[in-house]
Amino acid sequence: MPSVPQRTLPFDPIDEAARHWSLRWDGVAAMRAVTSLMRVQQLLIGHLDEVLRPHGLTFARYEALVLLSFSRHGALPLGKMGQRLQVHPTSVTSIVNRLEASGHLRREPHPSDGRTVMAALTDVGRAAVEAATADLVAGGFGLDALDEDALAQITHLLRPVRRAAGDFA
Amino acid sequence: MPSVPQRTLPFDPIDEAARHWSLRWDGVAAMRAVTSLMRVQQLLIGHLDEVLRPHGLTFARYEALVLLSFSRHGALPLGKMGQRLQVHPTSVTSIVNRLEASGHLRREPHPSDGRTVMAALTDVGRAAVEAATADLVAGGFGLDALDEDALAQITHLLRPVRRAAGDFA
DNA sequence: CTTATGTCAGGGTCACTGAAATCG
DNA sequence: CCGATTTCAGTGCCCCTGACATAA
Repeated sequence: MPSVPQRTLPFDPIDEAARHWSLRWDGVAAMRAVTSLMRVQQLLIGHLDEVLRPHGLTFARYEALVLLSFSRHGALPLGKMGQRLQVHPTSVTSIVNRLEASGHLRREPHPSDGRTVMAALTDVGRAAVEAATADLVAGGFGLDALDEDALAQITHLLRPVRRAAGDFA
Repeated sequence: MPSVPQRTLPFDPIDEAARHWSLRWDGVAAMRAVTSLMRVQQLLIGHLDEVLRPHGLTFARYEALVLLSFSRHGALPLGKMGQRLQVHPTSVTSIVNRLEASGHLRREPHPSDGRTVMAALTDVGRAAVEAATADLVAGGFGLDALDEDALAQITHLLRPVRRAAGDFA
């Protein structure tokens, strides 16, 4: 968890901000949603990284391993990984560097294209994905406070935002 | 926008991941919600920082200025800012350093407590908040794709997560 | 030659730890 | 002396830009 030395506030800070906001500006509903989304993401990343730390992973690295574990042979070109993970090419290099150093994957040459590099899961990497996922699932991904219906609603409500941004057709 | 050289996928990558996920693990609904939240936050921060860049602000710095503009005299102790913004004390120092360097605020001594430092909005800071907010509102905070009802639902659905994390009572 | 792929160097923001200085 | 507040030094993470080498 984020070790910010703050105590619980007696009121919802977003409600409080919205009260001030509405006195001067438009777009209160959007402001509340954005602030809520940013805060929850902050809470989630704190929870996820805490659960993943014992496995020697960050969330970004865990996502990369999961993606590889979903591929047919546990291996993908780095460029493909960047597209799927929506991550910058240089970030892929960095993430793969660290995962290679920790033994979770290996770089391998592409069988036909000499330009591309494949990232291939190792046995250590496969085991880490399984163990880390078990811990994440057990912790409800930090979203224990929500039931299945609420989770589905959130996913559904956010889909238009991702589509509008061009994530998918 | 995040300048990741990706093209639009013909399918929703989260649907695709969920399909693989459900074959091996539990917690699909939570995994979809978490992935959606992380991705939307990434899109939002990209949009917000892009809008704020011409004003010489990042989203974290903008939030600090807005908080000050909501206070009675446009000034607050740094510690109080950290609590309200849910930000680490050293991050407050860093953010205030940069906002002071850019002329958006001034450090001032606390009238009675010699330990605490006040951050006080300057006229430049006040003007920047107004201008930046106008731009953000005009852009719908990057959530144009959603109507008022959807925005309210998201805010409502995420509230239990923030409460469970101890943000407020 | 042009394009695609990946790497490297470097800068920027923010979070965090640990230590120190100042003041109540 | 103890506790609260802020700052500083250092580390880590991730994103980004730009330049470069290699190969299709």
